[in-house]
Amino acid sequence: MTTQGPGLHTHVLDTLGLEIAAGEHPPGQVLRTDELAQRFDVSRTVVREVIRVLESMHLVESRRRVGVTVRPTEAWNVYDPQVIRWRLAGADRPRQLRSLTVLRSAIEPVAAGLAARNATPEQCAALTECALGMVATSRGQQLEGYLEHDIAFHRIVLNASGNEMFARLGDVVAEVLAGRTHHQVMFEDPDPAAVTLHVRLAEAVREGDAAAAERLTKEIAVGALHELDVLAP
Amino acid sequence: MTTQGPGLHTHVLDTLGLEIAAGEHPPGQVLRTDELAQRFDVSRTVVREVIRVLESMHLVESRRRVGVTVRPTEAWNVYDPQVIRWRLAGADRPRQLRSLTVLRSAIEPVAAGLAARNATPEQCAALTECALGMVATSRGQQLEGYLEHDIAFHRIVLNASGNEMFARLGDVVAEVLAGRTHHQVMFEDPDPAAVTLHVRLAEAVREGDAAAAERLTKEIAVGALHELDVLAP
DNA sequence: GTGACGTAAACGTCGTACTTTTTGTTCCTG
DNA sequence: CAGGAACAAAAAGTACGACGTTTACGTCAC
Repeated sequence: MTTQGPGLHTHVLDTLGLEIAAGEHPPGQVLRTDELAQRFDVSRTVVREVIRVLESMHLVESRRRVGVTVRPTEAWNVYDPQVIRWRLAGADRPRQLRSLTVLRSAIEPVAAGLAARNATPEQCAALTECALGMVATSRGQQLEGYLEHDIAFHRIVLNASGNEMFARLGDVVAEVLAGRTHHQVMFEDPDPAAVTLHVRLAEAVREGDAAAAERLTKEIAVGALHELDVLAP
Repeated sequence: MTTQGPGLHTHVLDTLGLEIAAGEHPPGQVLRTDELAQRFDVSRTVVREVIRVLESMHLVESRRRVGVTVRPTEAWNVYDPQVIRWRLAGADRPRQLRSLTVLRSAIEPVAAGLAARNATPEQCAALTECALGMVATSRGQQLEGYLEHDIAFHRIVLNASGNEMFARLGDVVAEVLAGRTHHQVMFEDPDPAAVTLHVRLAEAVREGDAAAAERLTKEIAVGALHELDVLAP
């Protein structure tokens, strides 16, 4: 999935971001704005704006007289959904998917516990609806429909936690779920156990049982990690 | 703390980012590039590059014929250290500090557990050294020195976890610690209990006791949260 | 070998002109 | 009066060319 719409800026940004994330430009390599302008057949104006954005993501660093230097991975803003998307499209998707899933396994249980305490009736209803949707699409190669409900489900939990930082992780989780569904790591049908866990999690949140919500989410997370172990070496 | 060095771009970006984060431009307000160029007495080029960066952080949205619209808080890239810094400087610092501390309380215990398993001897040594530094600066209004060791300590733990996403949270933690030290929320001397917990955590990591490391970090986190409750209404 | 100096390469900034999209208005028609 | 089609203007998007500024690097004298 590339970002969106036309526009020279978007195109150049997406191409360069993808290339850097894929390691086609190793750290330390220098890019010259003039060359880039020539390569993409756009004005230096456009290239400079792209570089500035890449710089704000710490993917590159621009210095006078030297050029635009690609920065090492440790410097990247790996929480930027755009960067995540670029990396998930690239070579080390497995590693990346694992890191992100471990992150989820740390965050989501806590978020679910908070959600059990704070969720509004509307959120509970929406959660149950999503769980039902997951059940309905859990058999018969309806992966796309399942994914949609799965994403919505986790987004609601994170939002219902009432913590802004958790809520904003919804995009990251969405990228992870979409990434593992679209690329490799997925059986033909989702794990039935996972579906059940989601249903029970929705119940736990509705009943305000924080401990159960936390425990169930942990189980979902370890399941996802285990699935990664099996499907991605 | 403003970002760094000179440069028109940096100045305009920092000023605008600060203003938006502070709520001086409520969501929906439109800014015109020409006006901004005039206000800051810079060329439209510079303003456009700034806008592009702000846009990549989802702080604003630029549309033709309408202008640059400020986006609602829910859209912001709140994991961007730059955005965090801007927000911590602004009005709702308490709310922000609480969100971030809850985030830490979810992440750091898990990271510490992993660190206990994965830390290299060098990392263990550095950790102990930091803990000693915290002890040494824990009395007599040496808050700055204490802060420095505290930041280094948590950064090492996050790095030693071996998970990239955790490691990259070091900057966020650094911002939080610096924010609470510099602005309001700190006693004259650090909580002695917290210092002890850090020392014991360093030991637990060195001994590879993951469970203890996780538990101790949790205690540190609840302590920090409690401190927030006491000092920030 | 060392240090001062100069030069050129790359980014940084500017101004202007032109294009493109989008909105709002006007005006015509049914 | 309603509806819609053509039109005009506003603002961002793009391009180009010029000049300023910093700084790596080579040169030359000592």
